[in-house]
This record gives sequence, structure tokens and C-alpha cells, in this order.
Amino acid sequence: MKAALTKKFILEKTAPIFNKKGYEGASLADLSAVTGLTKGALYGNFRDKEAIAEAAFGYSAGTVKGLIRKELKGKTAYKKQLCALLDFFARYVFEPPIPGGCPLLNTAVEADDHRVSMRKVVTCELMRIIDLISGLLRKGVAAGEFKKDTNPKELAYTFFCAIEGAIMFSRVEGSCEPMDIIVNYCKNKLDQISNPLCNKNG
Amino acid sequence: MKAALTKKFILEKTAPIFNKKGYEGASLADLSAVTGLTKGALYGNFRDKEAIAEAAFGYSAGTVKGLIRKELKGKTAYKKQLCALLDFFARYVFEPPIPGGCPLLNTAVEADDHRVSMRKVVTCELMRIIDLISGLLRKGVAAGEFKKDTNPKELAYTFFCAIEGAIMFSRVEGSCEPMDIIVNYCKNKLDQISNPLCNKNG
DNA sequence: AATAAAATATACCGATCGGTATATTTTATA
DNA sequence: TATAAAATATACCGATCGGTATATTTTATT
Repeated sequence: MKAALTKKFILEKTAPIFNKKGYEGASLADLSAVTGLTKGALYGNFRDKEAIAEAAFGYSAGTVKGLIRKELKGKTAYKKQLCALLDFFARYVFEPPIPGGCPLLNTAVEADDHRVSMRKVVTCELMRIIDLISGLLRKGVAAGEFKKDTNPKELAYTFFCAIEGAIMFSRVEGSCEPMDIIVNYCKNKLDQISNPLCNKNG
Repeated sequence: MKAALTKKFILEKTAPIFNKKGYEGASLADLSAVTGLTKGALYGNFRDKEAIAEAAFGYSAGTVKGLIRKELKGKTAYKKQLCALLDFFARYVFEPPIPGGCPLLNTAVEADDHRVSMRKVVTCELMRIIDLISGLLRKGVAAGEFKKDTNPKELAYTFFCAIEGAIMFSRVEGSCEPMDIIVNYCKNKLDQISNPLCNKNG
């Protein structure tokens, strides 16, 4: 009965540790310390450390998706939604929803050489974001908000990869400059592909 | 006398391990196995594991810089040099010079939360590449190869961050698609900023 | 309130961690 | 070729690793 709540509690507390130290770098002692639970309690709720790690990544990814949904809500203009999305990711540098930066970036970099199962779920989440961005661009084109020669897929990959690279750069440098430049570039690009005729607000 | 050679040998062998497993994830047993040397030999040449890690990163960064220099050599046109640079980083996805991907990306992501000393050296290397790219763009503008309204710094950050994000994406997905899209985008951008009057080859 | 069951804590396991002291081997010098 | 010195190997250290068996506590049911 209580198990479901405790599981969620464990994930809430451990997700930031995994995001900061990595799934190998975070020890059971770390997880125990941050939850205030003993190893016995952790292993009573999860099969092993791997299971906690996978569930914690799912929690992080889910949290991000929920926040994105909230971010786009109420905005009708596709340009406004895309700007909100850019601003959302820009905040990853100094105030990420899960402390430690972008869980997708961190997990992808840790998992790319080994850990096949983790690669799959990360790839899936990355693709969902690409689909989201390209979808907004595509629908923006269909709605006449963006120019017809816009390439949604190419632009979606460019925006997202540049943002992720900027997260890496800005966080290791401890400066918002790289991210500010990228966000500015992307927003200018959005202006460029916008139809001057249409002047929607949302 | 022999020490210098052995040190170099150790770095050559261990750099890929650190790049694959991370500086915390790589154990002394790993380093011993990959070099064929015992712990005694390793500690005879380096103060501790941290010292090997730092030196190995320096070796990786140096290797990359050397390869970039070679890549640009002989090319006089700045556009050609920038294209060569893009192609060089694109190769990081499946055949990186140091196995395990981009050492800058990997180290930056691992070091961003803790490990201040590592952050400094990584940041320094990242900035050098930005300076290199923006320098090529700036000189290209001065030479009349690129349009005068080109923003070298902004474009340098955009190219590099997008490439690094694409390395992350393509490697975890095990597909060259994200990287191909980014490289194509950047090369098109180079076409756009190129002056049609000037038709240099090099 | 008694009791069964679920959840957590305690105490321990072998393996591996980074690191070191010392013995042995290899190399350079004479 | 004898000898000093440099380099490497061996054997070990305490600490921590992930994991488990069992004891204790908390919770739910009657």
C-alpha cells in the first residue's frame, strides 16, 4: 500500500543524485543518505541499483515532459510556443528542473559506449522532443505562421542539438554566454521564417 | 630516461578508457589491464589516479588539436577550412580520434557539477575551438569571402554547439542522421553567407 | 488490543576500490 | 662485468562497493 508512495519518494530524492554523479558514480550510500532510508528499505522497494537508476531516469524524463506541457499550455501561436521551449531549455544551465543539468544529455553521454538498455530509452525521449519541435514548426507552416520553404525536421534538430551543446558549454564554463548566444540565434531564426503578413499573438 | 616514453605510452593507452568510462568510472584495474602494467608501474610514473586522468585529458585534447591543424593545412579558402572542420567533428560519431566520442563533451558533462580543476581546462579547450571557428569566419569576412553582415562569434557558437549536441544524439542513437542533418545545415549556412562574387578554391 | 503482514533497519558478505611499502627486475654508469 | 639507480612487480592496507539474510519496527486487519 505504502510502497507506491515510497517508490515515488525515492525517485524524487535520488534522481538529482543520479543526474549529478551519473548512474555508476552514484553509490548506494549516496542514495541512502539522500533519502534517509537504509539499504534494506531501498532494496525492499527496488530489485537492485540498476532498477532504481532506470526508474529515476523515467522520473526525470517524465518531469521534464510535464513541465514542457505546462510551458506550452495557453499559447496558441506556434512561434510563442517555440520561444517558450527555448527559454525552458535555457534555464537548464543554472536552474534545471532536476538538479545536475539536462538528464537527457547526461544520460546519453554516460550510456553511449556501454549500457544498451539505457541508450534505447534516452534515444526515445530525444526523438520525442524532436517530434515535438518539428511538429510545432510543421503546424506553424500549415497555419501560415511560418514560411512554406521552412524545413521543420532540419530546424528541429538544429535548435535542439545547439541547445544541448550550449547546456554542456555553459554549465562547464559556469557562464550563460554560450546559451544566450544560441537562444538569441534560434529566436532570430524564428523571426526569419515567420510570415510578416500574419501577426498572431498567443 | 625511460620515464617520458612510458608516461606517453600510458596516456595513449588510458585516454580511450577514460573517454569511454569517464574519469571516475575507469578503475586502476582497467588502466592496468589496458597498459599491461601493474599498479606499481603506474604509480611510479604518476602521483595518483587523478594525475593520470588529467594528463590523459591533456593528451586527448592535444591529439584533437593536432588533427585539426593537419585538417586545415593546405586549404586557403576559409569556407573550405570550415567545411573540413565540420567533416572532422562529424567523424566523431563513429570513428573518433580517441575512442569513446568527443573527449571535450564527455569530460564537460562529467565535470560540470564537481571537479573544478577539470572544468577549467575543458572550458579553455572549448574556447580555443570557438576562437578558431570565429577566427576563420572573421578572416573570411575580411578577405571578402563571406558577407560583411556575418556574425562570426554567434555563428561559431551555433556551429560548435550544434555539432556537439549532434555527437551526443547520434552516438546514443547509433545513427548518423542527427549529425548528417547538422552538418548539412551548417554547410548550407556557409553557402548563404558566402559572397557570390568571390569564387576561391583551396 | 491481538495478530498477520508489510516495510524498514541492522549486521554482515565477498569483491573491488585507490593507494602504499617493499621486493624484484631492468637499465644505465663505471 | 660489478654496482648504483631507476623502473616495475608483488603483496598488502583500510575503505567502500553492491547486495543479502535476518531481526526489528511499523502498518493494516480483525
